[in-house]
Order: sequence, then C-alpha cells, then structure tokens
Amino acid sequence: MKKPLIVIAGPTACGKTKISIELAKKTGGEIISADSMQVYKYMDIGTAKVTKKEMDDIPHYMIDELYPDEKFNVVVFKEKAVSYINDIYLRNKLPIIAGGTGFYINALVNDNIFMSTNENEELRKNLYSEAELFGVEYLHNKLKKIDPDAAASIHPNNIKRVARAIEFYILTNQRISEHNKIEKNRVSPYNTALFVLNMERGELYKRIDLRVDIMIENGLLKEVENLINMGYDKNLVSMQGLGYKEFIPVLNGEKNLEDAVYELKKSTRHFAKRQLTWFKAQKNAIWVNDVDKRDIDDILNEILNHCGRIFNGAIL
RNA sequence: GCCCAGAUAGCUCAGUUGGUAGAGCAGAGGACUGAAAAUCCUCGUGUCCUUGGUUCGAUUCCGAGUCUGGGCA
Repeated sequence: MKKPLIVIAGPTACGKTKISIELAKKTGGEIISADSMQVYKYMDIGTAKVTKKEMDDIPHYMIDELYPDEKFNVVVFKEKAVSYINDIYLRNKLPIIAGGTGFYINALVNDNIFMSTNENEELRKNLYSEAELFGVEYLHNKLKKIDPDAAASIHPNNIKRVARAIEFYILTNQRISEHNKIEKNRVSPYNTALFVLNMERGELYKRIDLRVDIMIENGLLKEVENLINMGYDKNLVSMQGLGYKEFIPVLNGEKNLEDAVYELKKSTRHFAKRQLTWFKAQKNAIWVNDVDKRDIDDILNEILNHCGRIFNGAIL
C-alpha cells in the first residue's frame, strides 16, 4: 500500500512556511524542506529561512544541514529526503514536503533513480570549455551524433543541459533521452497530495518586493559580507542564490545598493514565474488560490478535505 | 518673459535620406531528470504631443500651440 505524502509547494513568498507548519500541527506531521538554498547554514535572511520560533516545535529537516561550500543537488536531496521520510513513517508520523524547488519535489515524489556513478564534474567542465572555444553549435552537434532526440529537445544555447546529456552518454553508454523516458513513466511509491499555493500575480509581486525590502532592513548585506569573510567563494553554487549573487558586487563597490535591490526584486519575480511554470506542468497538482486573502483555517480545511479524499481516511 | 533641447510601446531611448516604426528594460508564455534561487527558448500596433501648411503621401520637412527639461533674465 502506498504511503501518504503531503507536498506544500508554490512560488516564493506565497506563505508555504506558515501553512505547512499549521498543517503539521493538525496532522501530526513533520516537515521536510524541498528548497535548494535553505539547506545551507549561515544563509538565513536571503533564503527567508524558517526561524526556530516559527517552527513552533514542529520537526524540520533539510534546513541548515550543509555548509555553503558543500555539494547539494537533486541526488543529495533525494537521498536525504527519502531517509527522513522513511524514518518519519517508522514513527507513525506524516511527512510533509514544503518548498519551492519543483525539480527536487518531482524527483522525490516520482522516485527518479540517480546512480552515484553518473556524474563527472571534470568532464562536464571540459565540455563547457569546448563550447566556449568552438561555439555552442559545435557542442550541440556532438550531442546530435550520439543522442539526436536529446539534441532536438535541448536548445544549443543551453550549454548546461547539452553538456550534461553528453556527459551522461559518455558515463553510462545510454542516451539521456531514453533514460528520461523511462524515468517519466515511473510509478510513484507514494500516495501524494500535491498542493500549489498561489495568489494573484500582482499581489505576489508586491509581496516579493516588500520581502526584499525587509531582508535589507534585517541585514542581508551583512549576512553576505559574513559569508565572504568566512571564505566562501562567490562562485559557489550556494552563492548563486537570489540575494547573494546580487549583493557581492555591492560589497566590492562595483554596484550601488539601490541597483542591487532593484535587481534582486526583479530576479525574484522572474524566479517566482519560473516556479509557477513548473507547477503548472504538474497534472496532479491541486491549486490553492487567493492564499493571501483567505483565513488560514479556511485554507487548511481545503487542504485537509483533499487529503481525506486522496488518502481515503488513512493516517488522518 | 526670452533662448535652447526634447515630446515615439508601461519605462529609457533609437529610427524613418518623407512611403504609418524598433531595441533594451519591465511584462507575458514555455522548457526543464545530477548547478534548478541554476540554465535556456518564444512573444513588441503604438492617436510616433496637438494643429495648420507643403506633398500623391508627413511620425519624419516648415509654421503655430501645449507640455517637460536646461540656460538667460
């Protein structure tokens, strides 16, 4: 029998944190964050990380688990998340995934398989430099020869993905297009209730702008400075996070604060839109709308009603 | 009051040697299977300020007006 799994997803700044915690209280749930940046220690303000106080004694996982120079990606996420989920089931509790990283959520929910041997960073870097030296078309043509389907679906300018497809073939002797096809048809081991929190676009953007202003007031710049002072390099994946990459040039005097704030608001808006695009493509998603205008109990009731139906009364 | 420069897409502006116009940004849509808060793709009709004149034809040239900058009084 499939185990129940609740996912609270949605664009940044839509209120996932609060709702997931309230939901956990009502269901005896424990929260696993599906967020590519909140895993990192010392990155609190810029990631709008849940505070201890907000957690309100609800157990949270995948928060503050890594140092900013540690490797984190879907594979690491999935591995850790699965072990937390299993542990939560053993204790007869309900796992609630909360976060905005749709890619991670899918990998977890669909149980996509990733093998530890399927990666070679050096090889990938070499491919990047090939693209730089001979052009993106050169690299794309290379892919076309080994995996025409993948080449057809990946734009030549998207070097990261072109390179990964080539890397995948070299390492596994299998085409990534075929691998993806198989993974897409995988049957989920979970009985998942996937909720996407949403609100009117203009309202979301207002909240994003406001949240950035608050981050500045709360000392985001100082946080970035501390990270740099601790020796974390600006090229680290963690430092590509929103709020970090925009402010490093400010510290170096290469950009003024006002411009950086404008940039951060803008890229956060773009990000929210990309998240929404991702979730729109999830056929099983249940959209919870106007989350900003509604009472929290009203929202929780809607979520719980769906859960009751999906889980058929089990666990709840 | 006078002089100069502007007035074109939501914003900043380019341009049309006179044949009704295009970039960046904003915005919208999309893709995504090991960097995903990343990476990438697609989408631009607007009284070209108003009004006379010249012209087959004016947003473009000329005149007047209005507004906005800047300068001089």
